[in-house]
Amino acid sequence: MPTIKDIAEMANVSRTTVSRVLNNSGYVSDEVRKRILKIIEETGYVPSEHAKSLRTKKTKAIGVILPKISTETSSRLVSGIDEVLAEKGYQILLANTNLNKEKEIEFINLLKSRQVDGIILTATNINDELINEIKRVSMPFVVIGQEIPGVSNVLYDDYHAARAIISLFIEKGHQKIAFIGVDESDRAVGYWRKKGYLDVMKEHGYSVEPEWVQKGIFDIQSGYDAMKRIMEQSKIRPTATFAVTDRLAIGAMQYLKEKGYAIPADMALAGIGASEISHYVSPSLTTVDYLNEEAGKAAAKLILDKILKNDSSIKKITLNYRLLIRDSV
Amino acid sequence: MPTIKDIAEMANVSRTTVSRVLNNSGYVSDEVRKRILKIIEETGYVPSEHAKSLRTKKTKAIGVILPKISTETSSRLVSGIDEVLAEKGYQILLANTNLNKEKEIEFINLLKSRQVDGIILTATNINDELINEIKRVSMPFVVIGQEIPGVSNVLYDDYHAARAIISLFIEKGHQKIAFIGVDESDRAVGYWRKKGYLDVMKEHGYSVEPEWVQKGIFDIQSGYDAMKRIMEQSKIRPTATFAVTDRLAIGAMQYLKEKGYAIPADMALAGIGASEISHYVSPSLTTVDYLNEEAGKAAAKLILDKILKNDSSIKKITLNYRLLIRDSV
DNA sequence: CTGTTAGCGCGTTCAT
DNA sequence: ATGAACGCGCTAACAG
Repeated sequence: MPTIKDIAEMANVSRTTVSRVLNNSGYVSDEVRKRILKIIEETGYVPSEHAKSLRTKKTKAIGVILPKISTETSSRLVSGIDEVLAEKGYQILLANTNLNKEKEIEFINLLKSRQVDGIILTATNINDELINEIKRVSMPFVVIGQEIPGVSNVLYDDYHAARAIISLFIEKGHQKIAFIGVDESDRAVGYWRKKGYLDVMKEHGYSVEPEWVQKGIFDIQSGYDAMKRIMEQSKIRPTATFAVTDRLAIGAMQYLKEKGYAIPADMALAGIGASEISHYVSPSLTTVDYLNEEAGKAAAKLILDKILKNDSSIKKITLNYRLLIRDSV
Repeated sequence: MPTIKDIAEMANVSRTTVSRVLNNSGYVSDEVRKRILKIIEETGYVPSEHAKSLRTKKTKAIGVILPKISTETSSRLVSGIDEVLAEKGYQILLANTNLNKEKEIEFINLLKSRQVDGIILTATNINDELINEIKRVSMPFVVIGQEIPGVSNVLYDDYHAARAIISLFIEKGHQKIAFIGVDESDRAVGYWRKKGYLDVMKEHGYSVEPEWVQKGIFDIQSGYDAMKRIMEQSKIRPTATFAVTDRLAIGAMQYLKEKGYAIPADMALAGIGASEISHYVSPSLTTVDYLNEEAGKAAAKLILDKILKNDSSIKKITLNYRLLIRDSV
């Protein structure tokens, strides 16, 4: 790999001059410029970003920490982030925690050591250690999906989305509504979506049997298992079920179809996420579209504002959602 | 951000000593080590990877160029790559071409300027410019999905996978088989999968009507459109259709269901990709699982071998596939 | 066991 | 219009 020094020597000029044509700064005669450009072309010389970063303190790279790479949510998010970032010549440095909470902190430091210009974290939980770490890094930081104090957040409206679904069920005449959730350490998905469910039920004066409230993890199988428990254990059988993610809902649907229950006649069903698959199962699944790409774009814009405009304000952006009413209700 | 110099001053030692405790190299008294570590802890100091890279010529980062971020194939691939890379402390620097061929070359240079230790490219086409560019970069390079001469490749067995599907159709008694493909500039998906189809048809002496061979792009809608053309234009109506991707097949399925055709009675259907959705449509779609995660892992291992073991050999790895026979045939 | 020195590749004054 | 000299933060001989 040639360096600026090599190019300078080959062109019989100083490194400074080469640097000038590289950055279009200062004066340099046309003749010399042509000569230098030609040599750069021939050698395939590319200036080292590291050396540059060392001087300029800028890397044009943004660290993106994800809980899981291969999910639709993540890939849409990254796609949105990349779209906005690429426009300004920024790149993504990826970090995948695989749902391991300690890794979130580890990666924040790793990205810091790589001198990224900013970090976007898709959080799955909130804990003090994490909050402290974020405060310590003192660099542009945006959190997606969880409301963490002291930093800019891009949030989904989990509470109201959940309320919207339960309200829809009630509109359709349901009163006995079951719930498949996840652990509440995930405030957004676990806590707020559940609260939306419970609040609406309470406001309407509908009781919630303990067997109706089940918990799974983030996969299809656990949705299946949860629905099985609901159907087998409930003394009063519910007529509708709200699963906090599409995957859980799809799993629940599998169980119901397998056992010969009609959807939505015997059991109405809804999820959240607007996964592609939700569209193509039969019956098609009622769900909420969180517009992940928009979230990614919003986060990227936020971080670019912080970097480019030196905007250090703390913003909370709550995104819109779209209720997609389909055949499962 | 404190530097090694700051830490050294605070600890009343030289930068070298700090560097030693940082890298566990050379001797340093326990007392001094403790003192330094304490200060590092307190200040939240993290050494700059850029400065380090500048010296060591290593970045522990691998550039990954993708044609599109938010597809199942990509995310599985990245997931597999990351799994292997993370184990060795390497990170992914992401570059998304959005199917823009010129960007492939642009990104190769960009990644080069970032001094990544290697590049993994998921190629969608083969052209001389690209081949030349890859040869020029002279750094560990692995291409996934297309057979590019002169570099290590991880390949899917497109030809035989296509053959397997057509053979399956024929086994089930089909003789009039249609085809939905993509442009042949994509050698792997466009050319080889088509060749597999044509060859098997020819070997069995079955004719292929021109209307049976349609072309789409990579989305569901174009699968729908292609199937529409097949059904509306064919003088002799086929009884089975092979679409080169699941998305095309799903689109085709949509059309058939909409028009009231029974699957597989009126028309059998198969795709390639083993997308999650293929499992949950009804009828479930027969498809080929390309084990993208394995491909990602294989590519990552190849590149790590090149980097860590200085292995400069050119390898071609052709992956296995699994035929998933489901209800659509 | 610890410090001094040099240099990685680049951008940036400041001279000329 | 061009170059010399310096320093970004770090590691790696080499001395002691």
